[in-house]
Amino acid sequence: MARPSSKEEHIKQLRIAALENGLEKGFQNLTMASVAKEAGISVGTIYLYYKNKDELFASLFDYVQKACDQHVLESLDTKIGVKDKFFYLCESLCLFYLKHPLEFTFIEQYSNSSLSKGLFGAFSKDLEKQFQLLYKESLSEGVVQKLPLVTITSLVHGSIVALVKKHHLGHTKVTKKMRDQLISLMWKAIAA
Amino acid sequence: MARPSSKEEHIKQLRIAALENGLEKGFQNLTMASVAKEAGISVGTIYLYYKNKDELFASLFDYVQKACDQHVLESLDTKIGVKDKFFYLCESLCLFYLKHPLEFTFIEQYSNSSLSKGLFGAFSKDLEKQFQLLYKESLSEGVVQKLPLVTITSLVHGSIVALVKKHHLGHTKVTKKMRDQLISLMWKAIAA
DNA sequence: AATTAATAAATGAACGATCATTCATTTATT
DNA sequence: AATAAATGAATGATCGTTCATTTATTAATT
Repeated sequence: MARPSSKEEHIKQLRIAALENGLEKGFQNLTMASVAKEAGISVGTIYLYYKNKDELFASLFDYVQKACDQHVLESLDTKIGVKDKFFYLCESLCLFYLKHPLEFTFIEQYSNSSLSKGLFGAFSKDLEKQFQLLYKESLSEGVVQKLPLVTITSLVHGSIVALVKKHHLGHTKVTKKMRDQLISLMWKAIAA
Repeated sequence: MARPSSKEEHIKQLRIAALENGLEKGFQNLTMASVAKEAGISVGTIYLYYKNKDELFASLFDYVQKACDQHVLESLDTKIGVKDKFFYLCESLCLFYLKHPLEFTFIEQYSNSSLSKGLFGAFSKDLEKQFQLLYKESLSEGVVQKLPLVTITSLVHGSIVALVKKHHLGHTKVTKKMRDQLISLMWKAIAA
């Protein structure tokens, strides 16, 4: 592994700058100049790596989503039972959203903006797939009800996002107990 | 009731123009000029009614939220049982969101933007109050679990919003059956 | 090593487009 | 004629993007 090139360092700084400044100002209101300044590089340099502003943010979204997927999926034990897997996936996603306010806020703002043309509904592609597999597995074991997958994913992801949002807005403090309660509620809801 | 003044007509046209054009372009990208043109009035006229662009959108948000509250609460029968009331409130909110894509999308984009500084978490103040009352009533009857209110509202509002979003993005078609299923799941989740 | 040439990387002032806001002027109403 | 309502061109500020110039790096030569 070679020493990080200047380019990689720049891109890393750009990501940090965009996420940090975006949280205060709103991501739509970020200017190329301010992101560059905060990242410690010049405006022109951004255009060596990205064709334009939209591409910069699209790339950031990709990166953040992959980071989330990795966090949730990398330590997923595929051998545990379906209920445990459900609890693990929900808790892990919750924790990522809670521990990464910048990333969470960016994901929410970006996916609700007109930049992402509906590509991103709730879960990322990878997480959606995991929940789909888990649901099929659970169904074959007869431990969950037969339901449209979209209903389940709306219930699970929607609830988690809503709760985390309230946490980051300072409306409540989401504790381990609250997460456990919510996840238990959701499992109880879909259980056979 | 006097014949609608020119001002009232203008404001009505402004609301329609902003909602309709905002759906395609994204509300952040609307220009005063384009909204004025679409509303059939001149830019300058907007400034007779609103101090600036932010105020125009803040006012629109107020209006849309009130319209939603009114739709949900005006025909709420306060004498029915708690479970029926829960079903009615959820179904009614769902229907408003589904039948008013412009309003729903605006609410989501606005409340996720930096313009609304976290005032709006999930439900409007009025709806939040209704759910709070309903929860207390249900609790005293012993038909629901003792839980933090914030967990319940996250579950309910978050799930509904997520499902409706998928509907408007064309990812699924939300039928009466699906709404009933979702609401049943949520009731099952919180039931004692 | 030292010097120079050649190439690549980074810069940021300048350009042009966009857009919120204003206000002198026009149009409608009393 | 006097007053109020509505207009939209003009203004000034902002910002994405470019590209001529500068700075850093590498290679070549002595």
